[in-house]
Amino acid sequence: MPGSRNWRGRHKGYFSRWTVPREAILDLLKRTSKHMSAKEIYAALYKLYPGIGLTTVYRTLDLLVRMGLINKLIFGLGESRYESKSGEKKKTHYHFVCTGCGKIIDYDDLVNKDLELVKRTEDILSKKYDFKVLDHSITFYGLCKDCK
Amino acid sequence: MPGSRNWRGRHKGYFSRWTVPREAILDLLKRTSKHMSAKEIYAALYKLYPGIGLTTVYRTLDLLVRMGLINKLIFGLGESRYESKSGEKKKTHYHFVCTGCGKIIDYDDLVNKDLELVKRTEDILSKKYDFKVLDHSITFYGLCKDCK
DNA sequence: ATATATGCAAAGGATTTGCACGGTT
DNA sequence: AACCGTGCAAATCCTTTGCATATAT
Repeated sequence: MPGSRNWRGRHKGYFSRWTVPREAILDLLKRTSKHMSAKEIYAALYKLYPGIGLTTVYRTLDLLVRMGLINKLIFGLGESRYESKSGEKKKTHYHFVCTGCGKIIDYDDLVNKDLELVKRTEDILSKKYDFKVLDHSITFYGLCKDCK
Repeated sequence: MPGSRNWRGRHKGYFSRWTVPREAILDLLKRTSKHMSAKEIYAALYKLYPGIGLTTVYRTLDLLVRMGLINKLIFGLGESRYESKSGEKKKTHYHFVCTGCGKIIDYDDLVNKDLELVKRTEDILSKKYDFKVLDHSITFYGLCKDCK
């Protein structure tokens, strides 16, 4: 597990057993640079663990999201996609989604400036509306060069 | 239709008849300050037009999105929601979504200052990746004061 | 008259849930 | 033994599609 022995203690309350499917799913997401759907994860793992079920994939992804280890990306083009917060793509980044072909492009060019916006907005939201901001999403939609 | 006689000419290509359900749905969205789901729109219109079908609502919403008259909001908590770009809520704004109760709050406090940053981001990214940006989405997730 | 819009019912697709089994602690 | 995690199948929920009818131009 992520960079620490004793990690189970830190995640007490989320689960009681760190099982093979859980390790495999997190590991897969950490190794890939893609944004994978539940079905894609299922298909990839099925080769190694032919006994795995899609339900377990969904339940594990939900667990990992709650544990804060992965992000769930909802682009509105069919299924949700998931990405690890550590490993391959640890840097903060945002997404371009091509509504033509579904392609997703990561970008981190302006993240620092964006983050100012985010931070400022979070402050206002919490002060003015008494909200506890837990997450945010910035996504651009359009057409990639092949779909224009 | 929105602020111009002869609007139909401007929308040639999208439809050939501006019908009662279409007018009613756009009008409803223009008058409300809420973010309505297809079902909610259907329920509201059913009182006036008991013959209306949910399918028509979905198809009309899709049409209005393509025409650029309304926004489709995908927060990942069940159904999509829709808001008019003119009328009640014409100002550019973003959303805070409470993952506890599904409540959505609009905010526009920093929009003018930040719009510039968003625009610059669009410019840079579209040049760098040859991507035609059509839309963007900035959403914050968290817990409202009742759900904290 | 002719093309378009509509409603209904059925289909579709993603995700969740009920339940019994099996492995851990 | 008690509990938790899993897989399967069924159920759900939102949305889309096929098709026959109704309607606008």
